Amino acid sequence: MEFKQTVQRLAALAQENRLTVFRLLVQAGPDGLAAGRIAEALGLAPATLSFHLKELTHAGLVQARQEGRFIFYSADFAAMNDLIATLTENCCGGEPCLPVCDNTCKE
Amino acid sequence: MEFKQTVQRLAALAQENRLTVFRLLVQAGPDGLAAGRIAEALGLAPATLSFHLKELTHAGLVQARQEGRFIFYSADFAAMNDLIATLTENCCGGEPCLPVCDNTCKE
DNA sequence: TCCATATTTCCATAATCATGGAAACGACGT
DNA sequence: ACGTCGTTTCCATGATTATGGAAATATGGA
Repeated sequence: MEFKQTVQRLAALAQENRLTVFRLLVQAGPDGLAAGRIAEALGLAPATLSFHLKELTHAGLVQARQEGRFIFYSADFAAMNDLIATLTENCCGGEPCLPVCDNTCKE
Repeated sequence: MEFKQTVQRLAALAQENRLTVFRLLVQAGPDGLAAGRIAEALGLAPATLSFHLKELTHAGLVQARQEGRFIFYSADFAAMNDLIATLTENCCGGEPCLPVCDNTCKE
């Protein structure tokens, strides 16, 4: 993953409201959630949420699809995996990162 | 890992100069590097680097130790592993995150 | 003690970011 | 075509962040 994109994705997640949105979308699964539902869950003004969703989509971490009058946003799991893989490399200098794998890869 | 700390650590890494510093420190290994060497490597003004190092140490991602006249900074691998583990959980909803593990945990 | 070196703190400045009201846009039902 | 609902864009505002010059602090050597 490219350096600038890594920074952009980190920045997209490095904000309380956006990280909350992303977690919500991960929980929601591949179908995602309509913007309105997200705004409701976080108690944000429509304009504010729209700003954050743009930030996340711009970074490639979430995807938008129109469905009727609604716009559904969903987490891009592959993009998140790319990010985590990049961080793991940077963290471990290319070596396997045992503690992380012990926690997440068992069984 | 706590939510706010996660945001703080993401924010610490979500800046080109700081991510570069962190990667440099990961490369440098447990001994780390003196602040001056880092400034030299990045071509930053001392005050600017000091600001970024404070940001990283405050987030708990790097550690500082005095050695003679120098201050050596080193990556805190455990903290980075915590961060990655937290992101992996958020990314995969608690499920194992196969693509990441395939890339990083083999052999 | 005095000087040189390494690093930080203080401060001001410019740039970027977060927020939400109001207006615009787009899709649907009538 | 009209009204409504969901969402975005436009815009202004306040807050936070990044940058580096200059002064302060700390360490070690002469």
